[in-house]
Amino acid sequence: MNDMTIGEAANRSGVSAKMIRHYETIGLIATPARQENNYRTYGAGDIHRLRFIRRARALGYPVATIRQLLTLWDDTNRSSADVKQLAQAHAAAMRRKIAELDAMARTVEYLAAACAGDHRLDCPILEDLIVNSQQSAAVARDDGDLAHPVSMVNMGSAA
Amino acid sequence: MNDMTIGEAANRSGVSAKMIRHYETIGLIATPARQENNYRTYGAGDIHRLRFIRRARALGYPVATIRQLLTLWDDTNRSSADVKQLAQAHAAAMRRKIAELDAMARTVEYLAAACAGDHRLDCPILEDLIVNSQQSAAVARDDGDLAHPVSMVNMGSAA
DNA sequence: ATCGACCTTCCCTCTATGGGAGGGTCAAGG
DNA sequence: CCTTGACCCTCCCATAGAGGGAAGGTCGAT
Repeated sequence: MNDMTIGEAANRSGVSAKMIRHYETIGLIATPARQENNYRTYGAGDIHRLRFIRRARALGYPVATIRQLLTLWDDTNRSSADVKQLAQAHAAAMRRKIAELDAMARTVEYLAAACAGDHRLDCPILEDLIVNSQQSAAVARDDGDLAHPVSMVNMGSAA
Repeated sequence: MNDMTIGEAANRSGVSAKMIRHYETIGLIATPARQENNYRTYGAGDIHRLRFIRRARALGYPVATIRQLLTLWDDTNRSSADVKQLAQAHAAAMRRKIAELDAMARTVEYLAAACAGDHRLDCPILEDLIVNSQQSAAVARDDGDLAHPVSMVNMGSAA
């Protein structure tokens, strides 16, 4: 049953070989058996688990939470309340981040709308950055609780 | 006029001393003059610039964009159209991220609502993770354009 | 024999921020 | 004069999640 190489496992699970190795080193998945040539071998069960992880990542679950979900998945004595709790906490965290982003987006959009966007150099956007530079951000602080060290949002790109 | 130490500059600008040094190494701010004891010295102009940066970060601008904004700020031949363009691109990027997060949050909320949350182990959330593990994410792919290598969302925390 | 497609490990990069070690500087107070 | 404490300095490390790429082993087919 343990017959797939990491490449096949990647294809079937949708998780890249690189990430499969990574999940192994951080202990999300078990250390796989090796062939004589030292190649990792995976079976149907591993693919299942990898797909579970991929789906959970696609739903935005951080790896730390996925670890808990996998534990619950394996636990035949689990109660659905635990799973639900994780889901609700995750949804709430996403809602918080959305509110934060939305507040920033609204401010930027407001400023952009107020900017003529012509050849002149007067610009309300730069004015704001200069003048309002004493206030804190819109919703830049994440409200304690389960908050992480990083409070400001990191946009992937913008220009 | 150049009389402040980095600590004072941090207090007055709201940017931590650590980050002031960091912005210096990545070239966001100029290399400051030093005292005889090798301490950095800052003046009113530096504080102004640091506040500008802080405000821009609070609005979610990535550092790369702030670099451009600072260039425009310094440029007395700038046209407001350039600044507006940066703002609109940034707002659009945030809106894209919000849509992505919202799609994920709605899915997770839907699943959580469908989960009894009691002592039993049946759970639609885990079912989804297992069953739907072949589909890609809700809106997990960011649509080309200005997209970065990272397509999935990284939540700061969730549980 | 050799080519190409795999696999292995190890290290580096990205974003933005902070922690902490190990050591220098300086003013106040004993 | 010396200590204490509050600064400052420069490095290195860590975070989260993914990927790039080098240097080398393995294997099947030509």
